[in-house]
Amino acid sequence: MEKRRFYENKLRQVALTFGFREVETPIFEDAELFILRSGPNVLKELYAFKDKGDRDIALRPEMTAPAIRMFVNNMSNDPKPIKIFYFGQCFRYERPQSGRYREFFQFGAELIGSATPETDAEVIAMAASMIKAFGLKEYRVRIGHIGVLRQRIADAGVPADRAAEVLQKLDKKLYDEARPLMEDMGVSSADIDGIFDLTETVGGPEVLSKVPGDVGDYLRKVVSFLEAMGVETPEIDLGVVRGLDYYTGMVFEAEAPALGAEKQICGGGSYTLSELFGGEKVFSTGFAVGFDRILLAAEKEGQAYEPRGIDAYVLPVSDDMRLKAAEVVAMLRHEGISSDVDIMGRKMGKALKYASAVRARFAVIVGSKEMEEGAVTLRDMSSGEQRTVPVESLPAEIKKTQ
RNA sequence: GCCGGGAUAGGCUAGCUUGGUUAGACUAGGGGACUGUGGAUCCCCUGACUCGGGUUCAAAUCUCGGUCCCGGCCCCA
Repeated sequence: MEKRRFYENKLRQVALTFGFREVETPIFEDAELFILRSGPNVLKELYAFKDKGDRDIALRPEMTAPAIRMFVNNMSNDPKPIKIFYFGQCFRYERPQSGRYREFFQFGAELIGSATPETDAEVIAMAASMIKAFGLKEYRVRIGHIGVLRQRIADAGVPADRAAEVLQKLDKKLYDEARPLMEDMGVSSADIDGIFDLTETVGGPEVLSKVPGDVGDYLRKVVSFLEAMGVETPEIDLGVVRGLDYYTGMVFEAEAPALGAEKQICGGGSYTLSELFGGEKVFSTGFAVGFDRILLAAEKEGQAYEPRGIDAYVLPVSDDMRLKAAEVVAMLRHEGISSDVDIMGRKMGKALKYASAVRARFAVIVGSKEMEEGAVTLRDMSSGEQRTVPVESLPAEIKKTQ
């Protein structure tokens, strides 16, 4: 937990420096919230059940929908843009495997009420900063645009209700399967080639010249803003499809190859959802980090987390010093120094051993000899050096070395 | 939804093939050797066969079923 908190706070810190504010939504909601815009596969993996009031409820499988629901209910009149982030557990009834758990943690953010290239750049920049804050070395970020792909497919004659099937094949680059599928729908082979060309538009910013319409310009602007903010330019990959649900424009994802099959550590894009939950249509961009996965990736790269112990362990030399020791530890705590005291009646040797085991930085030895002059012995546990320190200057001495 | 592997003290494990001592070791934790100084050593103590049924004189061991865990596929908002 200490380790998780350590990293969690790093992410939180990044979000705060980007001007986002933290929100928390319920762990379960009306199942409908998650069903509204999802296919049969999503439904199968929903932890849904009836409560005692016969309501259909579900544990949240992700937090974008709850965040937007919260926006519609409570924040729709707040000044735009609205920048919120969240961290919490989500649940999906899937087959667990490495990097995939039925209960997992997501750290995510939504930038609501804006639809400019700056908006998308802001969100991508924050995601990149978070990956950096984690200290991850091996990863790649790719951005694409699902709007242009959706448009191209519709123009080619794929019926709206069958677009999802085609997109799924394209996402996996299963061209052998995508071609007959589209042929069945009456798409010309020239159009099919065109679609494949589009999803194969991969590379540096220069490939954006091949992107039709305004989308090329738009993504170029996004990239320019990222450059201005000093963010390493992501790969362009128009084949990034990001699931099949509510994304409408720019989409992006980050993956850590070391993780194998479940390598995606971050994903997001721009979308509109609020109109589904009774609000007006509002453009947003958001993303979520798979907290467990990125943690796993950092571990695989050999990052070690060193737990931090307490600052001081107070131990009485003899039983007649126990009340004095209690006074000293209370004083240290009052000064905000994390400290502990022997409460098991241990002899000094064992108490010192305990202090070492709990990683105390200092041992404060309370003995009658020093106490005659109102002093204690301060022992540096890592070096073994020790000296006599007046009780009143003890807090300052300990704080000095923090 | 499909497939594979597994479960023995708090942790890591031996034993299981071929049923038969008090289920062993290491580690951890508590105490002592050690009455004002830790990480060492020695001694003592604490602590376990995933659950249920079956076979058997006898089951950690064989068998059937459940649960849970790990991993692969599928899917992945």
